[in-house]
Amino acid sequence: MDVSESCEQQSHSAERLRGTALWFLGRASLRAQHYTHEQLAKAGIRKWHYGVLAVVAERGPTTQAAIGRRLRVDRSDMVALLNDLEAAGYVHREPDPADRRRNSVTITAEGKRALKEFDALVLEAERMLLEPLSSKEREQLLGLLERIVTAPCADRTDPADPGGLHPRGQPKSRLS
Amino acid sequence: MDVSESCEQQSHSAERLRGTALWFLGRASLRAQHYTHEQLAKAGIRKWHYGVLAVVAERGPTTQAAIGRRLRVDRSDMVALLNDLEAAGYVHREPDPADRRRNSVTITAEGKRALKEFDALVLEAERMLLEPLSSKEREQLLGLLERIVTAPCADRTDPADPGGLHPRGQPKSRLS
DNA sequence: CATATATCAGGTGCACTGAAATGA
DNA sequence: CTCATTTCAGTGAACCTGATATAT
Repeated sequence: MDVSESCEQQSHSAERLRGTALWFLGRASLRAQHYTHEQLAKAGIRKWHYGVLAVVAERGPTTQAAIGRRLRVDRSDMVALLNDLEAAGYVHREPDPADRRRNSVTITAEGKRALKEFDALVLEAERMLLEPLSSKEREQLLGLLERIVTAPCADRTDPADPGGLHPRGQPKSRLS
Repeated sequence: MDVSESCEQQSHSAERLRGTALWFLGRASLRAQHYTHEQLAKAGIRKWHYGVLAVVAERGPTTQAAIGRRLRVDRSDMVALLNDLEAAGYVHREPDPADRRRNSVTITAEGKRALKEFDALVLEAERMLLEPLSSKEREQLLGLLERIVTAPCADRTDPADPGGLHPRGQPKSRLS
């Protein structure tokens, strides 16, 4: 019975989702997360532990809010992350005498040592991820991705918030 | 070799995490997720609702496992996703007479209508994401990402599993 | 017997929200 | 008073594991 529904756009594109940048970005990112997760798990940490530790190492003593802004990690999550890092002896928190709302976060000697180990693990993850690309292509990819992530938020409701994206939103109208 | 500070690499690179493909991919993907989430929220669905509906529309009646394999969505989550879609009247599940383990999933007329609306929303998200790139650059990006996601899994423990990535792993040694 | 399907129960990391307490 | 910082409590979606019942 080949009714061949007229309103059906007959398989002009094999898949809608596949073939979109949305889809590929999600997949590529997931793969990247897997590699980094897998590598950093060897050291017993997660990616944001690494990120925070790296920022603290590079920036010198900072506040939690500053780290969070730089990495775009939520303030709430920063608390737990720093609790972990402090418990492991990688960083040290103490109230900032100049502004007693703040915590001054410092990397410890043990933290510096560990960071080198973590660096190697992340580098390996990066290597695995980019293996299929030549070094020229890697630069291309980096450049294109940078353009996307540094572009102002393409959101008609709230023009220009370079980088920071939007809240989770409320709706849940038709499903679930 | 000099003792002292020689083992400290003093800020030769501004940031470790930023500047890596890992970081940029994560950021770009997050931005893509935000756009799609924001768009599809207007229709009250989430991205995997869209993905599943699209596959069902294109593939005709299929089984849940087949959809899951195609989209790399977990079998467990497929159940909930299809519950939502069925409750919304977009798809219809019925036991496959030929193999009674299976559910035959079919898109409804209402589902087809809705899918067109969702297509437009996703297209808009894609447009917002890729706005900063020229059409040539968009192709470049797509090509590079495709190379990455279709590459065999670069994992020395389990060579070659093109696409499917690895389990969550157990460890939790030093932190948390 | 082994395999595949659908389902359920749960766990974890991540990105968020809202509210509280504190202090500038 | 407003504003920023830290903290806590909790939500939601995505990703994952394991077990179960059922049928091939």
